Amino acid sequence: MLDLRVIRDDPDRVRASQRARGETEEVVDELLAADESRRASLAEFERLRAEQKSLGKEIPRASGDEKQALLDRAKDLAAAVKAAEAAADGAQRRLDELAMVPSNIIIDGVPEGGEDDYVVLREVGERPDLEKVRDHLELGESLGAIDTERGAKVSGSRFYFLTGVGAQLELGILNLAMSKAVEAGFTPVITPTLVRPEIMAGTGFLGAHADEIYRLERDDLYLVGTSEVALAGFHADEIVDLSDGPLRYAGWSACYRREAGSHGKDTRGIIRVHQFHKVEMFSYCREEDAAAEHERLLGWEESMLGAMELPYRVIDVAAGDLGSSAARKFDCEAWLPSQSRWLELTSTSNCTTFQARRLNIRERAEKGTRSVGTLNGTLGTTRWLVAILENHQLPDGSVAVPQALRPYVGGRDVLEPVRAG
RNA sequence: GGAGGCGUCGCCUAGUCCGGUCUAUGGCGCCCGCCUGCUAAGCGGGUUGAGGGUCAAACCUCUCGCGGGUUCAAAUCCCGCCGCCUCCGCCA
Repeated sequence: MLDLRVIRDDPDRVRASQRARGETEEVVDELLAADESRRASLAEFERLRAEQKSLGKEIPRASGDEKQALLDRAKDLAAAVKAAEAAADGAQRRLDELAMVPSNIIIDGVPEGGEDDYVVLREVGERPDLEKVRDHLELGESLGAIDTERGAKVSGSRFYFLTGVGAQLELGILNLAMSKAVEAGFTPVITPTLVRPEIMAGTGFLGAHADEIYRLERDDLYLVGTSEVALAGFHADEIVDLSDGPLRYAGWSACYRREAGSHGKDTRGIIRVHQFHKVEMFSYCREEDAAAEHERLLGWEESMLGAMELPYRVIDVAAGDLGSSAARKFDCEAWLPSQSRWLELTSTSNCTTFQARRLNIRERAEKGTRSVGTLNGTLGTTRWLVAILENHQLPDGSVAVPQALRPYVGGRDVLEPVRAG
């Protein structure tokens, strides 16, 4: 949700942002009109209500015919107040509905266009030079690490078991991510993965992404696709204190995604699955600090990718490919040798005050309160296994373990196939 | 699943039975000022949030968990919901 004052004071900025995203511009004028009519109907209601209240005070003091006359007038007035209130409520609701339509205003410098219009900021590390490339599933199966056949038997397609070193590596990635986060001052959090509709809506996931989300109809709860949802809801309806700097949380959770629109895409292995684990960074900070905080989150992501010894590139995601909440988004993509392409491993979004406004998260300001900025970024997921296995594979089908992960696999520096590959 | 209790402006709390004087009491904490070698104590004032309005103010409206209802009038009466607590049952 955008700040109405921005829409009133600088509608052209909102129009330009909508245009860059390839989204509707007309909503700006509809919003301005709805705001106008809300204020008019509200003023009318408040005028009548004030009159009703002062009349109400005279009644207990009056008596006889005079009192009866006052009662008659008050009764008429009560009906008028009720009608005016209904009109004002209706206008408010119309405005609230419209206010949910525009996406966050993009930050200057975000590339225009769609999915393919990203800008590559940098490429880090060496892509491996492999004669024979095995993909992550082939490697994972031979190491006894990944079992998608039994995953499908038990739960269906896009489910999997991680076994043996697979389970250990996943725990290693996540634990390492958590340790790094705590070291950097984040508060570690294990979050709920079922959330109420208001929280899901507040984070902006019920709009264009609604099909992606599992819903438990009987209980009116949603399964989260990322702990960002729970961490954003953590301080909902609160006034937080940012005087000692940003509030930083590292969430650990299972993540659930329906992958409704991706039939036939990445069906092999564990690249695109219905359930995985993730460590997510989440920051609450002052609006003016958000851009710098975004760079810091990106820095922590890159440090984690470095620890995994992975070749990756950083892209500045184009406006049309941002989620509705994000004003800017950087993705880190690791090299995927089996497909000779880049694979998204992390994504960090600066949501400025967009989420906080919906979730009613504020801080004290010189005068009153104001919405805070929220940001999120990935520090490790199950998917990282894919890049780790493929980039560190050796000619004989074994896999070298990055230094930082060795403690999690019993100190081993190489993982050997458990049966003929 | 069943029974009961509770939810008031940061925290605690008065008010709810019996509707109007609630423009919500008092304490703690916090902020400003006074007093005072310093500190403490004492004294005075301020201290929920949102919206409207205004150059700014004044001022107005809403806000007693949330949403409805009754009434000229609701913290107070009625209904529904949510949350927390206690007990019982069931299950891990």
